[in-house]
Amino acid sequence: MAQVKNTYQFEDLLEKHQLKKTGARLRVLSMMYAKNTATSQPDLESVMHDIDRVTLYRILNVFEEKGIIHKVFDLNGTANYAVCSSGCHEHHHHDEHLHFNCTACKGVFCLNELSLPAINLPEGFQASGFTLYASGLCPKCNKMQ
Amino acid sequence: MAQVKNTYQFEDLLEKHQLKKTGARLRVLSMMYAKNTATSQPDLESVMHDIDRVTLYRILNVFEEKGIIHKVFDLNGTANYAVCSSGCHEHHHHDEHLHFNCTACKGVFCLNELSLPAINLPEGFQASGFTLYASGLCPKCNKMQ
DNA sequence: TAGTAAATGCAATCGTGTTGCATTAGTGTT
DNA sequence: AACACTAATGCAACACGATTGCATTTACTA
Repeated sequence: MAQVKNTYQFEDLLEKHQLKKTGARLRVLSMMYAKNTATSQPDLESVMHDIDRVTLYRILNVFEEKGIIHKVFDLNGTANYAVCSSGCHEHHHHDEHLHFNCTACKGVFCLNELSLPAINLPEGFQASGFTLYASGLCPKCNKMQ
Repeated sequence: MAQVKNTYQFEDLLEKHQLKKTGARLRVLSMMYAKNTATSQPDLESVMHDIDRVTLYRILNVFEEKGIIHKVFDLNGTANYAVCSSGCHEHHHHDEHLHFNCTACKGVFCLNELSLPAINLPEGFQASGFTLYASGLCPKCNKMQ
């Protein structure tokens, strides 16, 4: 679900993470918080023509490092980013929820409300993180069928 | 677990899917069936220098279409391919098992023996497939720690 | 064994990700 | 308010996997 925030809250968020409050970062934040799907770098580029690709790339990277957003790959293997739930901290993500890839609109949905069931790994494997991907039709595309 | 097959069985496999029995395809099959980890295109290239990159790319694609192998992305978003379990058919994969990404050796393991617990999606979402990714240390790298 | 369609090799292109470096813009201080 | 300092940005360039078009070769079939 999209989380509505205003500019002041985004500035606070940047300050909290010791990041300078630049226009590019505020715009990226407001776009990502306004959507309920994950955003790829091409998505950002197509909207923010005036911001350099590399800048967007670095903004996404630093946001991920700081635990503001998390990375998730779509069906094509391209990185998508979504705002983290409150449980995320620097270098310690809690993105162990379900990522839904819509095969029609290509949207990537983070279904935070679902938690993963416990998984027992075979002997020897030691897991540090889990991600569950589902692919299919999102509610909107499902209706259009 | 690696599935041991001989050349005749690979030829049968190709014939079953109406694919011509070429040297390149047989070599790719024998390499993939011999391993218990998924194989990326770079992996294949580094071993089979005499086969063109594009040929390998097309072989992997046609194998995936026919349901012989399935695609899985590693932590970097690069495609890896692993032989399908017997339940796979053309355009209808049953790769709903656990994919384990080793953060040390970068190996991608398909743990077929684990089946996923049932997942209840929110209203409106209609899933056609699930994939569970885990990242951490594989048995070999775990021992080396 | 000759003909045909499929498979391959080569050249080239695209898109995402990545680094280095010069320039610009935030931020804290006087 | 001007300054200094560091972080952030823009630009150029590159790395590399993925992808297409086309000419050539190879595998199958009649």
